[in-house]
Amino acid sequence: MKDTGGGDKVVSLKGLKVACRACSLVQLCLPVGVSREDVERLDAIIRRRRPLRRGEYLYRAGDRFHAVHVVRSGSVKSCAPTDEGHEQVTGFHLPGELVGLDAIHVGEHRCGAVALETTSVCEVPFGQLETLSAQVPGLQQQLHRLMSREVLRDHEHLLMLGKKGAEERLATFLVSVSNSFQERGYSPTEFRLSMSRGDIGNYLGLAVETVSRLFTRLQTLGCIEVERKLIRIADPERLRALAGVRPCEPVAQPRHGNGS
Amino acid sequence: MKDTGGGDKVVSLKGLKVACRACSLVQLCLPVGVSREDVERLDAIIRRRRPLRRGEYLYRAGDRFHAVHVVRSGSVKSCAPTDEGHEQVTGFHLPGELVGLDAIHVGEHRCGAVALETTSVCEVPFGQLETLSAQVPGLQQQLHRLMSREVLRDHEHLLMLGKKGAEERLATFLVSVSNSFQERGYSPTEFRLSMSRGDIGNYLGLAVETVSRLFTRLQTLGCIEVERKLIRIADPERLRALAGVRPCEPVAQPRHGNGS
DNA sequence: CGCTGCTTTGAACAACTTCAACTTCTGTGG
DNA sequence: CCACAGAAGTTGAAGTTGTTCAAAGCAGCG
Repeated sequence: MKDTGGGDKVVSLKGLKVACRACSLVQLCLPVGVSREDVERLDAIIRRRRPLRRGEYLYRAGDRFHAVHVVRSGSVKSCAPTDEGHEQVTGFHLPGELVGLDAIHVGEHRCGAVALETTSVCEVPFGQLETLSAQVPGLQQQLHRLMSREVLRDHEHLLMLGKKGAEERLATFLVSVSNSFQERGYSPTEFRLSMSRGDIGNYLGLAVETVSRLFTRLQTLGCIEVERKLIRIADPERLRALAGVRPCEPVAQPRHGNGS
Repeated sequence: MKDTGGGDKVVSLKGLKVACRACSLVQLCLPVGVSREDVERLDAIIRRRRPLRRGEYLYRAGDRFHAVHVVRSGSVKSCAPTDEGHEQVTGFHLPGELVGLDAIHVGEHRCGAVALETTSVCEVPFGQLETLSAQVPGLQQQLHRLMSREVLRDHEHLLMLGKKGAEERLATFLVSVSNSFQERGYSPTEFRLSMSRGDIGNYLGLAVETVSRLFTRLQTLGCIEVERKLIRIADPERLRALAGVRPCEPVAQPRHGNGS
């Protein structure tokens, strides 16, 4: 029914109207393990929103929860507000990731989500997603895997804040970003950080100044090359070592197949 | 000795064989919002395990994941191992709580779970739970809510480790424990902590010595009375204030944060 | 061109950790 | 029942690590 192949009648909408099956993220997103026909059904409930510009909120803490969002392009941070007006950045989200999963419990967002750059997202009404996932076992499983992954990540983050020193934290962060880019088919050794030093510091539980100093220190050590937001990882092994990861095991493997 | 009803033949199993409908935790656990008949179906897939003694593992990091567990009585901690052999306590779990949700993603436990005292749990084979929850909307929703709550809690924990000072952390911890006990119908002002100071310190990202000093300081301040593992909260308001919570709102209330 | 906001750098300071010694509790076996 | 050993908890003093404060350097933008 949909025409993704030839006729570009409405050029301006093409960017928004990519069907799930035509989306480059099918491998990371909800459709994993879902049959072609069922992806169409999923497709039918998804709403594509207009792209957000840097700094715009996807939703704010306190907003009623009605849908989960998937980052399609760009990137997003989520922040949990403190009572005192501070914020904790709880995560950065790259294309293919679900955001807003913490809101299901109370039916209201407890974290805000902000675009770090021009970003487009898919909106998936959660009630409909639940209904559909009850009918499509593969979708149900993938939804559960993604929710579980969120928990898993938070635990890794917790471990970082609870047990690691400053240098170890930044190194871990960079390794993890590098892995994320690799998963998405980009260079794992050269990338642009969309978030500010402030965001990184907040995420890592460090002062901005500390983050800045660490960047220069890692550069001095020859692990990385920094130019503003551009990062080149010069010595991945070394960086991994600083991150406190044993040489053999990558930091966070998303796949379940393994050979140990 | 409770008598659950009619003809139970094997007395020694009676303690283990409390049906969901007769369980005091129905209000907190999976059956929330599930009809009487459907609870029976849930009941049918649940396996009650023999009680664990203090220090016994429910499962270990690396174990294959096949079921989620619900704490029925006692308490459990989960710990994420570091590569260096350290551990981060990621949570304490009281009756009615699901443990093992982080394992769904990779099909393998990444955290271990240890009984903090004599503890009994229900084992819910996850495959069957998924199948059933596809047929019982209420169950599906509750499962999602519980998974989401896990995320939410981790975010609060993250905020604590990222933004709060030592005193604030311990105060927050105590307030949260107090709330948990209250939810379960116990006294919110007088309770026994089943975990060691070491566990608390680990959980809060603090050294044992710091935790110990803080307990004495809070006692000196008149907020609490400490006697070994027994805690009496003498001044709940004060404690809440130290935890960094505004007087009017209990520890986890919706708030409209403002962007910065 | 001169804002404004982000980043970097230096120096003093504070918070928490580490080390070390000591006390109290718990459980075990004589 | 008591004694003893090991674990857990407490307390003090010294030591680190990262924070805070202050100021200067840079990029983007109207």
